[in-house]
Amino acid sequence: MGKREYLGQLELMVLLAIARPSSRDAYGVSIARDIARSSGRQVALASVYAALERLERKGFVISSLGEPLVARGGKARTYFRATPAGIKEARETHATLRRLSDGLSGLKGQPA
Amino acid sequence: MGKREYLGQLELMVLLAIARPSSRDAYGVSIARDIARSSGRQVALASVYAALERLERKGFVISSLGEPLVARGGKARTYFRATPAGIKEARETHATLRRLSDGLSGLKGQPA
DNA sequence: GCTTATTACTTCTATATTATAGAAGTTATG
DNA sequence: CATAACTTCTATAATATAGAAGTAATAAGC
Repeated sequence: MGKREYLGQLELMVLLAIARPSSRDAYGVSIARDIARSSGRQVALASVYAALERLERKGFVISSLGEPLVARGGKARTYFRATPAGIKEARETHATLRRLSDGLSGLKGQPA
Repeated sequence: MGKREYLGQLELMVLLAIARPSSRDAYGVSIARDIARSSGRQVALASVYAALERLERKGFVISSLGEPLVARGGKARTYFRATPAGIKEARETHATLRRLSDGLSGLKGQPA
């Protein structure tokens, strides 16, 4: 079995945010918003763009330029979609985490 | 709400491996084995020890020296347990990922 | 009709944090 | 000495951060 690395935490979140079926027309800012909403924490936009670049280099997402938008001075946005390999990767990581968290929900954590 | 960072990917896996109820007497090597088994990928021992240090610094795990072991020349192992804060953190990260992966399992990924 | 602002992103620079490989260290036996 | 079963160290690479800067068409102000 070849040597593969684990996706970084933010890379995984970005990939999930793109791969989920409820995600349409994902782009940098919308992805960051998605993650902030799901996690309750802020994420630096620069981090999201950096993660997107890495994910694309690895073949897990693919980008395409949209149409010019009046809303942003005729500039087009860059949209992202997950590739089949990306969805596979996300699912595998997810499965790994699920395996590692067996019974976690039954445990008592710190209150509040 | 203070500014909090996301746990690294390996930190999360290490924390989960320690926090899960089926984990008894977790220590560096056993944690690495656990992760390798759950993920199907190798993880560098040095990475696990580094992650453990960080998790302890952050108050998510706590270490204690076991008893001298004949099996390893009278040296004791260092065992780790998750703190309540650690369990809380693991649960939160887990919940975030679950929220981000809504419907992911229904998607088609790359075959094989 | 020209600046200057505004909008909604995207990119850049510099730095900090996390993860890696591979070698070295430890301590009582064999 | 060599071995066993970890643990630590060194050096480097990959990932993530903050905050500033860049971009292109309209909108505002004079």
